[in-house]
Amino acid sequence: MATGTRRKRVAKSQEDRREDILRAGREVFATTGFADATITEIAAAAEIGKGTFYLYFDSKDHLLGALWERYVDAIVTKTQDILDEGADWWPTIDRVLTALVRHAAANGALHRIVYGSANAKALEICRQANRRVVALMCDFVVRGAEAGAFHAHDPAVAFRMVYHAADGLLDELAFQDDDIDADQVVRHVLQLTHRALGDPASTSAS
Amino acid sequence: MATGTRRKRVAKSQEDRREDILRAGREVFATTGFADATITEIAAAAEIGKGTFYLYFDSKDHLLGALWERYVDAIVTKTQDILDEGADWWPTIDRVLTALVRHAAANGALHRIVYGSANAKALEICRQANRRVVALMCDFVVRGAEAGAFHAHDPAVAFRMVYHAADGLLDELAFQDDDIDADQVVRHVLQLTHRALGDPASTSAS
DNA sequence: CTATTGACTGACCGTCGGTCAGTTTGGTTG
DNA sequence: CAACCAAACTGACCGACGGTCAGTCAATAG
Repeated sequence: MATGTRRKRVAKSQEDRREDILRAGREVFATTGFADATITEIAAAAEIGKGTFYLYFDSKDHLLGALWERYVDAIVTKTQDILDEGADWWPTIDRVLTALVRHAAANGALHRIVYGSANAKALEICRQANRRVVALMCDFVVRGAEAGAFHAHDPAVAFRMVYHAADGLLDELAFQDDDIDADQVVRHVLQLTHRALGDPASTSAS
Repeated sequence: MATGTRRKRVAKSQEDRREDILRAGREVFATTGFADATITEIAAAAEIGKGTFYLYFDSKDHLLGALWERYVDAIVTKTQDILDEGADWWPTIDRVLTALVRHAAANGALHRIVYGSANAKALEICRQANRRVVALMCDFVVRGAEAGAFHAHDPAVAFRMVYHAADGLLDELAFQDDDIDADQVVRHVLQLTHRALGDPASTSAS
């Protein structure tokens, strides 16, 4: 092609390099812990020089942010898929929350890194990503409330509280057991959700 | 007195020094932010040498932990007082949660420091302190469930989820507004709690 | 071949947390 | 009173790390 045909001459493409670093980050964070991991160690694991690391990520925080971004991307996609199925209000929210909890439980290691050893800047980057899922669901819940399916003072706030509740519970468990009993958490979260959003059929205990 | 009569000779007593450092910590964390605050800066604000800081606290993390400990101490005392009043189950839990939310809202600055800029080690120290309140209340809720006042699959889990929900909501707000409308948060939290713990009188919305 | 590009490198710099040998303080003792 | 002593205090120092940048080198164009 014309003049600007370069880029792909190096042993690895930029995409591959980035992948290498992301993989190295996951490995090093998991073994050394986020706080104790050094850029030098991550670069070594990715088999690159320290300087190269900074060509792909601004800092260790941003590397963790990128890892989390992928995790959230998967959730957002899954959530959007379920919403698009267009099932009834309650089955839909049940399916979404079940998927969210399962996905979180299946990624306990990443959760432990983010919530257990990340610093403030990294956490903020991760929280930013979380808001995408929450926004998606809040919108859904508000529409459900307008349609008369959900009942709460403020449905969006109610859902956000449920989300925090699930998040907190998963957090707790991520530090107790290596394997979280996702189904049990799902049961707790769904019960809370049904009550929080005023499902008439959920008032009895069991 | 006998041989071992010493201690109180210095310009400041150990207690006063500790107070100085705690006050300096609050100030510096609030202005510089936790992450960017340096020991040297905190020591200067407390008008002591850097070495002296380490005689009173193991690290910046532990200093924040000590600040948070005081905050939690106040909550635990208040909670225990309310429990000791021996009112009925629902009024008691309402009062405790109202006090918790109000106390948190009144300490937005500290919350912002802990949840917004603390690192993992500091957060863990703070979380450890939180567990004291949660344990107190979980015990109460379990007894309430046995007495037939509360209804949920697992009352302790239900309360912990409510606690996480309140915590998360307060977190969100602490970063939006400087002044949180505590009463509004109380309303949301109490509605969620009543529904989560199966208050028959709470199923209607609004 | 030479020229050019840009991905890559690692020695280097500034900063900070934490240490410790030495100094100061002030109560105690004779 | 002075001599003494132990605890409180200090800040120069050390090691480690994050981040930079001048220089290297492989791949391509002409």
